[in-house]
Amino acid sequence: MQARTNPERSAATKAQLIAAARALFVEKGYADTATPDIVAAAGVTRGALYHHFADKQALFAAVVEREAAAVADEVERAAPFSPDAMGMLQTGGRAYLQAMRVPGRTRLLLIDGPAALGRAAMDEVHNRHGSRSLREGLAAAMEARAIRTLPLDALTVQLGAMFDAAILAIEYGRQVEEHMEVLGALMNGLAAPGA
Amino acid sequence: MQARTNPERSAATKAQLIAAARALFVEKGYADTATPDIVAAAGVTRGALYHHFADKQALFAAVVEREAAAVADEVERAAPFSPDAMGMLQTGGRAYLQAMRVPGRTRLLLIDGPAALGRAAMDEVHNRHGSRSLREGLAAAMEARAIRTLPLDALTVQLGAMFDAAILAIEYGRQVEEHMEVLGALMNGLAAPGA
DNA sequence: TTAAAAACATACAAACTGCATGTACTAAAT
DNA sequence: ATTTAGTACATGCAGTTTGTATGTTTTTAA
Repeated sequence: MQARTNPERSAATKAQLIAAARALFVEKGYADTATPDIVAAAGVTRGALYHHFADKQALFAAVVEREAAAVADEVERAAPFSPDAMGMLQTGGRAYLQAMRVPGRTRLLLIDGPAALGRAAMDEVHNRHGSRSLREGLAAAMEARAIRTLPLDALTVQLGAMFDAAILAIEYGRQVEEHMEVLGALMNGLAAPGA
Repeated sequence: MQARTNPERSAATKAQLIAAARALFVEKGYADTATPDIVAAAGVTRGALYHHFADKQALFAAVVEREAAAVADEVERAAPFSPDAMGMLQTGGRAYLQAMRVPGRTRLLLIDGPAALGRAAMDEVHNRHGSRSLREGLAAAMEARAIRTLPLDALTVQLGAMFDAAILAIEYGRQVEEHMEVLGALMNGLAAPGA
């Protein structure tokens, strides 16, 4: 294994570190995962870790960033922009629920992320990836008068929180159907008054 | 300072530890708060801490427990049981928003709590204190046919999540009025179809 | 081919956690 | 009242962990 270019070397070890870290962060949580374990699983030394990342938190941020991007990508792929705003919202919502069922994502994005990186940093990540498509869908639905006009940012935040709560509850053993029914009922409450 | 009974001694130091710990956990977060700092602020030694609490996490759990109980108490005090189910829900919701504005409560109960103690443990705390009154209010409202009939647990969870999201957003600088408007609109969606 | 810079590896110092052991204070018994 | 036992605390220690500083190897540029 020789003659590798420097960007290749960096990308490879960073990828190995992120992959190994993701697995351990998911399994044991951020706080209970030690950097010696991460580098052992990645097959490198702590020197490599601290060469590529400022600290353990920065590595975790990279893991979270990747995960949020993957979720957003899956959602946008399943629910591309369409003139049928309401259908787009429904499809997107279902895709989000589906994407968050990938093991570890709730822990990374909803539990450990806010505590380790701070709520503000997580909001920034969400704005850059996740909630963007939700906000755009809601904006389109308002434009089309399919739902009532409400403050866009606030609505996005609270709807997203409902979805996240449903996801967590389901993951912790609650009935899927019940949460879907409630989700649908509350969404129906958004229907435009005159429609 | 002599002739103090043993239960008095224990209660006093435990109270000092919990108070000092709360302040530091709020200021620096659970992970970045060291037990030497806590005991220094409390005016005791680490020996006392580990005599009364199994570990740092158990002390944090005691802080969280106290805080959740205080929030539940304030809410139930402001919105006692009444035949006017809808009014009770509104008053209770406002009281909850108010109670959560006490500095540190969002960090303790919504951010660090789930990460440090686990989501399951936090749910248990909420069921024992916080969401109990919300669930009872919703049940009464359904009974009175003031809101549509929906799975109670799921509805409680998702409504609670909406409130928490609104609280956090407001704390991080968003407009209060916008979130209140959205909260009201979504709650209106719960109105009984035939009402 | 040599100088540099980048990518790693190793070694170290500081801090923190939990426990084990030791001391003081309270409670109970004689 | 004195001794005994138990509880409440204090001190000291061992094992980890984190971040950095320094050393080595590999790639890049001259």
